[in-house]
Amino acid sequence: MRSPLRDQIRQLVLEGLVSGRWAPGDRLVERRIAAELEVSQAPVREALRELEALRLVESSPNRGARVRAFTRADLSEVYQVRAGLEETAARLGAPDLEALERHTALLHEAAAAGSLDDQVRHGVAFHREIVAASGNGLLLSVWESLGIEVWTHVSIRLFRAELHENAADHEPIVEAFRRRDPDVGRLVREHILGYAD
Amino acid sequence: MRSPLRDQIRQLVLEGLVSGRWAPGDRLVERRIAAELEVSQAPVREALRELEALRLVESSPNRGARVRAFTRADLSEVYQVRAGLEETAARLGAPDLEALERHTALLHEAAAAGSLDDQVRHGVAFHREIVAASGNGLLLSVWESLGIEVWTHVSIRLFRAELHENAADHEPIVEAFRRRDPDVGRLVREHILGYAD
DNA sequence: AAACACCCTATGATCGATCATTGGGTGAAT
DNA sequence: ATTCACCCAATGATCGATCATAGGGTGTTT
Repeated sequence: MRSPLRDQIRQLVLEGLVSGRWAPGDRLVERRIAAELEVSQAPVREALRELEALRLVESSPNRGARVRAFTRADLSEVYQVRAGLEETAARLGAPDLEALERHTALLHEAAAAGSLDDQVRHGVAFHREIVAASGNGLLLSVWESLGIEVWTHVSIRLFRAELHENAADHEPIVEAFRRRDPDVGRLVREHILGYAD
Repeated sequence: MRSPLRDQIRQLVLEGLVSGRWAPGDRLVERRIAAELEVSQAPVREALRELEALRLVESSPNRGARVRAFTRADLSEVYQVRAGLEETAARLGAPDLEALERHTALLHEAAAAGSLDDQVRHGVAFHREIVAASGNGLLLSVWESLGIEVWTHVSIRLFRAELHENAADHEPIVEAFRRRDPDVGRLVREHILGYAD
């Protein structure tokens, strides 16, 4: 298991970001957070650095950390990188078709039930499966470091972004994998770039 | 400017890794490094975490950090991801042709002079230019986080890897960018994957 | 009033010390 | 000899305190 305290703190701050407790531009003062959680400054500091690596907060020396001012341009950069990574993944390996179908079905259900969180979750899981199936652990870790799920939540909150993920969009991809279409990479890429509008 | 002490320490440890002072599997004991550099444990710890993010060291809770045992498989994963990122970059933007030619010329010179370090440096700079020209800052930062230059040095040391970067390989790419070949992305990708053998 | 130097507070950066875990060593029980 | 419980040193994780910097406020000079 990883270092519990630091991870716990990171998780809490993360939830604060997703829930909107902290808005873009807000300062994240190490000592205040430490005091609130009744821990010392050190693990908070480490947690903030991890969030910085996820590009959710930004900081400069001696001036502390603050919530990044996300823009649509940021979002579009994320989608471009993500599209490239998933295209690479799709070329490298064939995902488990049953897993993809399972995620698609759950996405359908979540959409029917109107559960936003579940739609995000299963939509992300669908794509994660493709990346994981590449067999390239580095690729997966880079993809995960993009923090797709958090970015999706944040952008829904800030930009009132539509939730593009809809189950029907995913079926052509599953079919392309099924028939081992060599063009599946391009298909995946275009699918993702379609979200970026 | 970034936090000097932590960055300084990271740089020193990095040099120790590249120079072979520490070999794969060696432990990186926070207090020993701190004592040697006459700083406290805290900034060393932060520096090690950054190196962990670069996947140069690995650590587990309460068990400390050690130099990763790089394998050829790791290297191949890096090349695959890198190839995908640079393909994406090449599609997104057109690099400054003069800059590319400058790097190619310097690569030639370094090869003629037999300077390994300079060959690595200019070879990496050539590719970095392509990524930077994409205009996607995230893409650049992800690419940089792969630590290509360090990996190249390390793999030369550990695997006695050949230095594949040779200036002639780069000219077709420059030409493809010059004629705005829509296939330049594929070309770049294949160029990089050619290194991976 | 404007410009400027100074001081003061908040806070990040760093430190030295302590807490807590891991892994190895030791010796008794079998 | 093997197994296992226990102890201990090394060291990572965390803490509380101190150092150093950035920015804002204040008063003085012009």
